[in-house]
Amino acid sequence: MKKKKLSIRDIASQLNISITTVSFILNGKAKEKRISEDLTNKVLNLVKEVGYKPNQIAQSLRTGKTKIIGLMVEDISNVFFSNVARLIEENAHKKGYKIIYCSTENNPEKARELINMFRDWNIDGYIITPPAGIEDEIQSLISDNYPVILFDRYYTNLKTNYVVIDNYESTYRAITHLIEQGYKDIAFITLDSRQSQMEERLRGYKKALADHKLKPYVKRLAFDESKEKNVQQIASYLKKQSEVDAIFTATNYIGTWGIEAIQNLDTKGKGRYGLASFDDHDIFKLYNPPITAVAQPVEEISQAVIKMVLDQLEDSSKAKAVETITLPAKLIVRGSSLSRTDLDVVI
Amino acid sequence: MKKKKLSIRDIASQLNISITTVSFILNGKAKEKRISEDLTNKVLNLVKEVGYKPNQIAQSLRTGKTKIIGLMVEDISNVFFSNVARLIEENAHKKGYKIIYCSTENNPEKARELINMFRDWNIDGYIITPPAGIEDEIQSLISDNYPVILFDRYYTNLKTNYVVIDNYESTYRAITHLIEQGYKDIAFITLDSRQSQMEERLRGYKKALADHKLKPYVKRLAFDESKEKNVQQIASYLKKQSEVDAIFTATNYIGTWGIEAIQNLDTKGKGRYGLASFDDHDIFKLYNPPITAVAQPVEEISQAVIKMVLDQLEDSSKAKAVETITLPAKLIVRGSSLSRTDLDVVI
DNA sequence: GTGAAAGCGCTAACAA
DNA sequence: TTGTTAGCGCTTTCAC
Repeated sequence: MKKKKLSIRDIASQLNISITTVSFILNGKAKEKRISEDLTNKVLNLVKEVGYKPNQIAQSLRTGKTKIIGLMVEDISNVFFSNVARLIEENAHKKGYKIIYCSTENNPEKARELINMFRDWNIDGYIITPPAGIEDEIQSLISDNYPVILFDRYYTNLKTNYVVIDNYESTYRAITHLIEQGYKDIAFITLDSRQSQMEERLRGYKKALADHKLKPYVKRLAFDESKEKNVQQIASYLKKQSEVDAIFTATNYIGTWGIEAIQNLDTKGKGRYGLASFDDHDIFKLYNPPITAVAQPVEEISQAVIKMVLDQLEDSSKAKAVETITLPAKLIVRGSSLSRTDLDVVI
Repeated sequence: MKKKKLSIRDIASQLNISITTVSFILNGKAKEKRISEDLTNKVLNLVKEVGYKPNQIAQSLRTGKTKIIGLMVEDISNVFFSNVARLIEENAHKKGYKIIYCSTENNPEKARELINMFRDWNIDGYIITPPAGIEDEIQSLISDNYPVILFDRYYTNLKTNYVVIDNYESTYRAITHLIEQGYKDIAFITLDSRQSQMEERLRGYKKALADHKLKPYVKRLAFDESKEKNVQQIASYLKKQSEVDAIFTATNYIGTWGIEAIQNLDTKGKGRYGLASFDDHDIFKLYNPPITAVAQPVEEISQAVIKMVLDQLEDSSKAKAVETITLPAKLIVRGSSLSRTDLDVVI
């Protein structure tokens, strides 16, 4: 038999007082409403004793607030995003907010649906890594005065709060590192995407090459293709551009595709590729040789994001000011990017 | 300015009809209530035109249903769980249910909190990979007539619906495979956990060894330890048990720890270890040599789980019957488990 | 200091 | 065939 859920009325009637009083006490307004300490304690005790919990749905209906923040990431199974999600959740929880998270899979249609679902549920705030093409929905959320924080990327043509990392600068440094290690023909493998973070990484790559008068090799992968197809695309690109001696991949999963592509390649007599990738990944540490990566400051990103939302949630005057944060990323040099001669010694 | 949200009243008044009529039409009861097709269409059109969406919160408060299913997995960033989550979500979505998911991190305290939060939100059903120690909470959900489906593991002392794989049989086969490849001293690295799936895997291991009169080497890792500590534990275990020639790890992440441990080891003159793991992982395919794994039938598991919940949700008479499903897993043989002599040829 | 009552937006029994 | 109305459980204004 389903336990009949207790309501505020049960508490009130059990103590022969009105539900108003109970409500005031429960909402910490006992002092303000000058309710006797005696009664306050009696109520609090009974509530604890019988395990009464206010019905959140009713509370939401009444107040219009849900104490829920929606977190939409590109892909929750990507370590970068799942780590950010975990940290954001931890912090939100401390402030009494719940996080409900979901993946857009970079699909604007799916993202739109999710935003709609969140709107239906009247969630209080939004944290989003937006796929291309949902500018209108984001703008509409902002126009409706919802706190919205973008992260990982943003729309250059939209005035929004966002937290990103310095994609340009950190890619520039990674590529420069490869050049310093003696690589001359460095391929940049990326997605065919105009998202800000990808554009910036590409820009950093091009600048580093230009500064050293080297020739760029850019391969853009269709981004709704299967993994297998992409691996094959990389392999055939490398086969065609046979002078390429190093590879930089623009995300961690492209990095894993790259590894797989290279494995399928016949590189006998050619030596192996210098390798580095944006975004760290478990695989990169374990691979032989371990792979150099630009690691994002997950902790700082999460912190910045959650602080922004909570600030806006707690003080709507801040909601008008647009705040943007750009954090530095860190280059973790591992064996894969060392010059070939060094490598032979190292391994 | 926040767009004032439309309510059912706005629709009704705009058409000069009562909100009841609108409600009936919106809930597909137009036919049943014999509302004229004309009016029905007028309402439907207006609703679409102005983009009216019923307030879910109010709907929930009234009906006591949320159309939300809670999915609590051990760790959403583990590929196995994130894949299951994605598939479950897809299927639920087709039936008009939303999934809200979260990770227990195998922490009973966190799991309890999450269950409480879900209860507060009155979600309709529960899908859970339970950590040890929340039997009472699960039982209480069931007593309160909520649909509850466990998966990946279950409590042997609790009569619950669950979907698991045949951990015993599939581990038995994997170990037998290692034996057939000529390995004689096979270590089994697992967590110090009494969860059903771990116990079964261990049992399969022991039986396979017993059938071949081989000596077991079981290493149990403390499961709230840091990764670094565990890696080190494995390394020192292997150093001590120097006769071990093959390793089977009981989960995919233990597998990655194992790899790291071996890399830190000095195995000169010893040849390398035969390797296999429960659960597949991206790393396993890419590693050199690629690592043999017992792959769980993610698709089938998801399908079975979601079917169970929806069945119960849609027909509460089924809620009483306890259903359990055990699916077979698949052994994917890769280079790491081949006999050493074969290997030298293969690679 | 405390309580009565309105109302958040919706569903559905009952009336007409 | 359609409308009136009573709540779902809560917050909060206003009255006493």
